[in-house]
Amino acid sequence: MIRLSTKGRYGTRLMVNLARHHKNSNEPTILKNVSEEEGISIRYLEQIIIPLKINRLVKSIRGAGGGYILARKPTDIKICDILYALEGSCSLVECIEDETFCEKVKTCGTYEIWKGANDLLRGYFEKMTLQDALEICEKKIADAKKKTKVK
Amino acid sequence: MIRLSTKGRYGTRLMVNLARHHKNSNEPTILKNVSEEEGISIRYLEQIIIPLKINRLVKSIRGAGGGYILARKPTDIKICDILYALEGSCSLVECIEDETFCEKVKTCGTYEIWKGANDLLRGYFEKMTLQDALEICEKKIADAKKKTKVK
DNA sequence: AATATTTCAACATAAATTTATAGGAATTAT
DNA sequence: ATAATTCCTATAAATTTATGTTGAAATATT
Repeated sequence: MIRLSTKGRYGTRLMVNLARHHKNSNEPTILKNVSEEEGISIRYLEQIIIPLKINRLVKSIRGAGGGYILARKPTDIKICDILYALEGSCSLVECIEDETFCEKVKTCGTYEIWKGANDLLRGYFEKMTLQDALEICEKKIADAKKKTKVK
Repeated sequence: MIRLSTKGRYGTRLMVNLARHHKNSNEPTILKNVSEEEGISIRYLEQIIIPLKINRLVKSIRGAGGGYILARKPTDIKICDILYALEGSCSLVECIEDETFCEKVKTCGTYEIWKGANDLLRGYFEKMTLQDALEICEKKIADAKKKTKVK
């Protein structure tokens, strides 16, 4: 499948969640809350957030009253950064980032197909920031609320 | 990872390979040859070609002198058809084709991100046919030959 | 027509990777 | 001290990737 792994999906949701909390308060967000809101187990979130921390997209604060905060402003975090941190790549197929991955690259009848698709995707994820995602998300929720009010 | 599975990758290579043989002769292509040319085990190719047959992208001819042929002209086979046959979908994330996959779709902060990426990809794979892939491939090999001649 | 050969077909299983859960240690605030 | 929280390691479950074994069908050869 052309598929985004759960790491990539959950990790991005985690980041959007942090961004939303961040907007409302400066206190660190605890994974317990993210877990409840997103329906993803704490244990799994703990694993997923490690590469985000290593790649300095979030900062952790240990101990009671601790949690996680974004390391930079949402405008300065690209979705591509998140995916790269989580996957070690932002590519559709490995041969594009790692020429040694497949010896047939030079004659492969499909390399250019994937390359084209990959460039499309990369452009898309390079342009989109966490702030953009946040705005799309807030708008969506606002619209949903409006709808229920009308009822 | 945003990743195309081996099924999708190998299956597409298989189809391009059939298309190339098809051009040079009308005889069925045997998986043994595809296996050697593409460096993919026959056993695995056998598994991969099943959904391609079920979805009527290839036809099988049993017995001595048998093999596989394309069921339609390369101009009439879209890359999207191939991926769809192999993956049961052409989507980046499952929630886009199956709304029941995740109950959070309505409030998910990342759904629109994936939807946008998915539409890009789908458009790309819808437009590209096996014939296009074949031409890219032939050109590439011709260029490679020219290069070695100059040497 | 009988036989051998070639090829696909089907089922089983092994290996690797991804996805997810569990338990407890380390750190900090109260 | 105690409670809250991240951090670390282990491991279980599910899925994807890949190989092996045997059988069935069609064809070529005798």
